[in-house]
Amino acid sequence: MSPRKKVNRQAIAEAAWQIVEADGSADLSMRTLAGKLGIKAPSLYDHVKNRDEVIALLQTRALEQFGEGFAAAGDSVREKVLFYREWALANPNIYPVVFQQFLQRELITPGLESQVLAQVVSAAGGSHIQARAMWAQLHGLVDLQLQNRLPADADADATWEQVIRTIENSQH
Amino acid sequence: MSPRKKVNRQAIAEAAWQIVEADGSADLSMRTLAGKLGIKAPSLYDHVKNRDEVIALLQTRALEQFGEGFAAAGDSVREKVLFYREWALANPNIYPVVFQQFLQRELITPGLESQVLAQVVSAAGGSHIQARAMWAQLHGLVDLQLQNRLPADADADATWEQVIRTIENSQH
DNA sequence: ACCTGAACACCGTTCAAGT
DNA sequence: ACCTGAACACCGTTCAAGT
Repeated sequence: MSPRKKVNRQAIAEAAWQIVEADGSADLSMRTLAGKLGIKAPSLYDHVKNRDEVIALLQTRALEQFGEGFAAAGDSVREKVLFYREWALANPNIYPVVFQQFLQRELITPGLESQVLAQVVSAAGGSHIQARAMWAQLHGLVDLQLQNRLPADADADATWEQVIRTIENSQH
Repeated sequence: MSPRKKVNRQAIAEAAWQIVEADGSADLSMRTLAGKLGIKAPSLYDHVKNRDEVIALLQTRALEQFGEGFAAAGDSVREKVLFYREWALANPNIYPVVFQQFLQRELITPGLESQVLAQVVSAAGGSHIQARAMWAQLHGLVDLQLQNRLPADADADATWEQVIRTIENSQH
């Protein structure tokens, strides 16, 4: 429970990531986070301004990791879409923290958000409007799936195929 | 602050709706809710099992209101989509409570969810898969907009038009 | 610089007690 | 049946105090 290695912003980000990944962001309290690091909650404030900054650390990490993977995925729309789906479903507790909470824009690495956005635009064929429409569809489907909102008998694969087809068709 | 009319489940739902609408669901505490009704927090538990049940009351109300409006909107895809957009943006604090939180399925009115779903399927032309793809797109775009995730210069109208065109095209 | 215990104003919820 | 005050185990955060 208390490895007590070196407590710094990186260690805090790592511990917070593990807690969220395992139990969801609701279970990320300053006390449990401190406990995982082997210190008491008030000590966290020597490294970090407040809980929002911890969230911002997670958002930065997640945007970086997602951005790298998205860039490394194949060039076709299908491959980009499938990567988006896989990353989101592989990180079901992290996903909402990056893509559904208010982005702490003044706290995350400058340029990181627009860099990821540019990749989405490029994947959508260069049109900003098509990029937003595509992103909305991917984000919406992921969210409905994570929140268990699709009917129990929903064929997820078929719906994703439909989404891919829709996007491909809208590009020419 | 304390009208003290009749405290029952309906009055609780009404007061909770007002609080969420005005300040967001994070500000809906059992204490503020009780205060608005002119009683103390523990008294709420004579009418309601817990906070989750209050959320369920809101989800029921919202599903009913949304469902009625969606049904009453015109028959074309365009009209359905525009209603969805308007309802969501007119109820920015209620929307996430119904469409982004876990649905308390055992607490909301039975059949209500599937009734609304059926309307979406019908609006999408009868195909379940197309309905899910359409819903994902509407939900995703609303969420990105509510969370301020679209670039500052984003032309929202144009993106919605793109979404409408995409859906129309995918139906034949 | 980094950590601590104690404290503050908040939570949801329980419970004994009143009417 | 409906309401209350007091209490419990939680929050985020501050602060004086230690090293």
